[in-house]
Amino acid sequence: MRNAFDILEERGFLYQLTDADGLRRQLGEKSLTFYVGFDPTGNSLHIGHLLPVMAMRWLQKCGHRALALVGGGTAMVGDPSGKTEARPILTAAEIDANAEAIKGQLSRFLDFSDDRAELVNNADWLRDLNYIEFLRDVGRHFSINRMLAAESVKMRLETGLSFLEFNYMLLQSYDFYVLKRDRGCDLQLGGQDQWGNIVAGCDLVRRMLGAESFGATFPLLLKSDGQKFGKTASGAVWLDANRTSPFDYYQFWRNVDDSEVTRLLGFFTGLPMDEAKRLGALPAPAINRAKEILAFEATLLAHGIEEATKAYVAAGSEFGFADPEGSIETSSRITEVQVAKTDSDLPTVAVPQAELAAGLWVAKLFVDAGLAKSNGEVRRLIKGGGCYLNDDRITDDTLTVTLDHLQDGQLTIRAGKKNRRRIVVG
RNA sequence: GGUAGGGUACCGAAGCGGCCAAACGGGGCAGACUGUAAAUCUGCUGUCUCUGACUUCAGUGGUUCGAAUCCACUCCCUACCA
Repeated sequence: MRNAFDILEERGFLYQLTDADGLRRQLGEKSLTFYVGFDPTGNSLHIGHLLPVMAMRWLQKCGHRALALVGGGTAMVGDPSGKTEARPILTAAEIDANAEAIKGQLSRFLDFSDDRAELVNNADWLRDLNYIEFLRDVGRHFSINRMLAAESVKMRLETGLSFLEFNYMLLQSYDFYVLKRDRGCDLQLGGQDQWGNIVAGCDLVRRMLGAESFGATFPLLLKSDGQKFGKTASGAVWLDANRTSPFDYYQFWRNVDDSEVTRLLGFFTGLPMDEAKRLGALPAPAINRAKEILAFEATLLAHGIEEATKAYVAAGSEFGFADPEGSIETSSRITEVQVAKTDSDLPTVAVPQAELAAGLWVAKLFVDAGLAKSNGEVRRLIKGGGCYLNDDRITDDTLTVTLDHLQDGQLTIRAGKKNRRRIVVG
């Protein structure tokens, strides 16, 4: 088996490391336990969380043990890292529910069986913490001078930060200490904005346990133009199928920039890296096949082969397939999909027969189908020429849709090129 | 606790009694062009029963024919001082 370190490095997961050589050696010699923290303020992960998850996946595949830490205890303490504002305060019950939901999503990517991965909640050791003892045992190891020098703190110093937030570093370090002490966790991973906290954690482990430990960060994922990655019109791209449908999820990946394809294949699919490079380097129109593969593989991981297939076929029948002959070689299971004679499978919305019979205002139809947020938005879209009914552009915003518009018992409506819904009567 | 400066739409930021649903930039959406790409150009971007009506400029109350703009109090933020 290859060294997990080499895999992560080759795929671009590693940004900063406390001790590259040491970590590589350890990962090659034995099964390490590592942890990544997740913020349980929401009940679903989104694409922004996915990079760490994929890294965990590789590490686990190489025989290492994953700990997903949810910050149930720290959730009410703002993190000064990055520009984040103070977080909303949640009740213990909400946090537990969120943690459970997050675990469900993680289990699509990670194997939680046989203790190969574990979900831990830092509320278990933070809630009963005694302030005086904490100060005495932990606080004494932290130098204010050094903390003030940290980039993340400096930045916040300009706008101000509270003592509470300032303590975040101690709490996170303490997490690492507890995980090292109780579960033999040797490695903490996080986003590059976590670097300061991670290093502090390694320090604390050394000081309190006299033990060696490692830290690493992931690169911040940006689009090539410097924009945040993983946001679209409707906000974040979620892993929860109820918030972002598998079709939309697929479409998100299908529509990435040409220049990102290789990197994204490396991060978000399991394809061998040399294949990722080959696909990402395909010239002009063939690059679209690489994007199909990226979208298919990413959807496969998040929603399973069935949904991935459906999304791929639906998108392909709408927009065309990039490589119907399958002439571009790939190890992806996308080649198993029979493209030719499958029915399109667009997101479908049912409208009661009676409503259509009575005549349904287009604006309402679009809003009901989830293609627009308000009637006004539909009007605007129509004015701008972005609304279609059965592939005819709608020019009249007072149009009433009736049974007469049905074609083969259904309607297709479209907002822009890429947002389509099928309307069935029911 | 004192003094000063702030809180404006998704974000940043103008406006400082009527011409303000609110400049400008970013973001987003749509159209053209394309490869379901990028770049570029154009339009849109509070809600609605949409050539008009309604609700917004931290909150509450007031002054005024009329307030995002003036006054009072409250809440929150920032800086300096304690």
